[in-house]
Amino acid sequence: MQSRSGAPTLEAVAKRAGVSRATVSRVVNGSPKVTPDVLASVRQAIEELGYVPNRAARSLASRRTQAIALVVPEDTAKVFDEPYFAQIVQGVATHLATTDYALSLLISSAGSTEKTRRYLLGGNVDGAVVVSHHKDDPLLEGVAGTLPLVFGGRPFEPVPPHTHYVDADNVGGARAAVEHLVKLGRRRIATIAGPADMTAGQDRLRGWEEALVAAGLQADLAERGDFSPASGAKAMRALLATGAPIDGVFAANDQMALGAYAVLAEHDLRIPEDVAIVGFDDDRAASTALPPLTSVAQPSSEMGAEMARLLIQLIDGKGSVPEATVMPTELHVRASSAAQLKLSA
Amino acid sequence: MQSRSGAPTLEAVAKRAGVSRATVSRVVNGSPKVTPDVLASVRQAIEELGYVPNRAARSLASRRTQAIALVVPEDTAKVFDEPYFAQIVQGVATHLATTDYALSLLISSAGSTEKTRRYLLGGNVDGAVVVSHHKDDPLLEGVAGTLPLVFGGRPFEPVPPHTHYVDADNVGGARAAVEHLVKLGRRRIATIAGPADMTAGQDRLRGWEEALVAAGLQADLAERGDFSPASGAKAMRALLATGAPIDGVFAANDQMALGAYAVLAEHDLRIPEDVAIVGFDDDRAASTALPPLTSVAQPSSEMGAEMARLLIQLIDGKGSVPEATVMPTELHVRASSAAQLKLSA
DNA sequence: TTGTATGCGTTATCAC
DNA sequence: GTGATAACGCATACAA
Repeated sequence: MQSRSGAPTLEAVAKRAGVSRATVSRVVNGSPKVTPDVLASVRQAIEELGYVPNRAARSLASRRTQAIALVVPEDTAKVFDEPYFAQIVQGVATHLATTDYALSLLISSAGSTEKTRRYLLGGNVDGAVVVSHHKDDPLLEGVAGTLPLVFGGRPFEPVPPHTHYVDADNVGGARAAVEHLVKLGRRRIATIAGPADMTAGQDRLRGWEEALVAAGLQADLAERGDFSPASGAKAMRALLATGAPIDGVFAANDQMALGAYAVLAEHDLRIPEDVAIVGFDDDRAASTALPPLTSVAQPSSEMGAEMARLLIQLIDGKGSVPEATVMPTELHVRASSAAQLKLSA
Repeated sequence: MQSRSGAPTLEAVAKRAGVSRATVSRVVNGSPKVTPDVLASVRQAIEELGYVPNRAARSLASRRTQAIALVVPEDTAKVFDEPYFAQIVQGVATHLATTDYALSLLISSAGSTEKTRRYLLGGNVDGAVVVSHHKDDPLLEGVAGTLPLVFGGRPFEPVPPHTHYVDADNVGGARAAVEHLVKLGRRRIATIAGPADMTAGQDRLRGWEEALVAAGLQADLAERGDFSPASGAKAMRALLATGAPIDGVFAANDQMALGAYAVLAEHDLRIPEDVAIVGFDDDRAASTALPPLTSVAQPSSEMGAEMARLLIQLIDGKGSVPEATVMPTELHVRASSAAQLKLSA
């Protein structure tokens, strides 16, 4: 009885309630122009029959799909390893659960961009949230401008007009992290930066620099990594190899910070006594590390929810939607950063 | 031109190719009964127009949605923190990308189970992959038996007939972990077990027990956690409080193992010299821990892919589908486990 | 406010 | 092999 073949239709409800299909449709779609008693009887019929509107039919007739796509690139090993992405997905999905939009998850591998484009352009969704698109990504050619889009993370310059995105305050977060180290008395603060081809990497590097300049300190100790633990270790090694008396490190993410942990241990440098460290993302790994890692937390799942919310606003065309939404970060102080011991050297 | 309103239809293709809609439909659906030249001209017309079939219309007419749902419970904070779930999602999505099924991600919160059921029963999808369903979950009442389903993880007993699921070899993995500790010379091997209401927790505990019994060792040192680091720490504390001379620990997941790290440090117990530890899942955190954590890896994303594959087989009704699919685990040995130093005591 | 009629883009059932 | 034509289940002008 519940099977697809036997599912009750709008017509069945209409018959049972003694009204026309149009009226039932109005009730289902919450039209205000329905007499209370009619509304009641229709609702009852719906209830009794366990009627559920057929999405395909509705979509076909209304030319709206009531679905949005979430597009993530397939560097998925990388992608889903980052709790950040998983949380974005979670935020989007959870928000959508409160609406009647369905979520279609698209993994776009390098080879399937054409397929993804067709999907997006084929009228399968009313809009899309695009997470971590690459520089010069061909994926969105033709899509932007045709389909409402919201990006996760600031896109690369030049940002096309009317590009909507949600991002964390990477610059501010990085600045706060470094200011924290400065207040602790650290003076030679290095950074393990993120990749140059990701705006998050660029912005966190900038925050580090701004804070040092503002404090009248030198901003010359920087090495780039690719957000992986191994790259963090490599960068730390390079920094130590310069021979500079480093007493503080700001890593652009926690994974690289943890990679640095191992290298510092090899060099018999204690955390935080000799070198204080601050990471970014507030990974789960940050709190279980020894010592627990101070980190800049970004509200990933809230960001996902916000992207979904904005996209729906865009789709509904109600009011104006801000093009840039920057969410605040929060410094979580743990044992990896502490005031410097005044042991002199 | 590419916008939803102006998308080329089947009819447009038919007109341009000088054939009927029916023929175009046959071409699109790969029917064998189409003359080569007709086929060619239709294909060309499709190409030239950039035609993409409308999913809703197709679904309405064919009574198939070409979409499957991925249902995850909303303990999402917990859920998406576990890389395991993120990887399952990734595996399912990636496999689906190679088919022409779309993926609909459903987060089922406690309050929305009814909504989720309606979605599943409303003919929106052809089947569903259900991850981490709870014991006595009301979600699936009526769904099972109506819609093809594949579970992630062994469901609780009694397993209803014809329940398909994919799981890791939790018992075998745990056994391997403990056998490894035994080979290392450890004799008092405790376990930090998972929750009793999750089959993974049950199975890993059983593996621990089996291995100890097989080795002629006592299996009496067990404490349960809930897979969180804090619970792991608590369990470790409780184990140490027994006063037993523990020299090995098998934790049912890496997070709890890392929680135990901190407690062992507090007690001045060295890893692996005094206590060797093995975890489960092979989290990213396992390799960056100090010392790196030996862990049992399960092929999470492959499991996701397998679930999708089985589900599609089930939907297509081709051949018989195995009800239980158990994927092998692999022990990744790292520094947290090593041969016991023969320093005597 | 409610009902009638038509169309949404495909698939599927027929004849041809 | 190919082409009409009737569903598919719902939304929506339009009429009442």
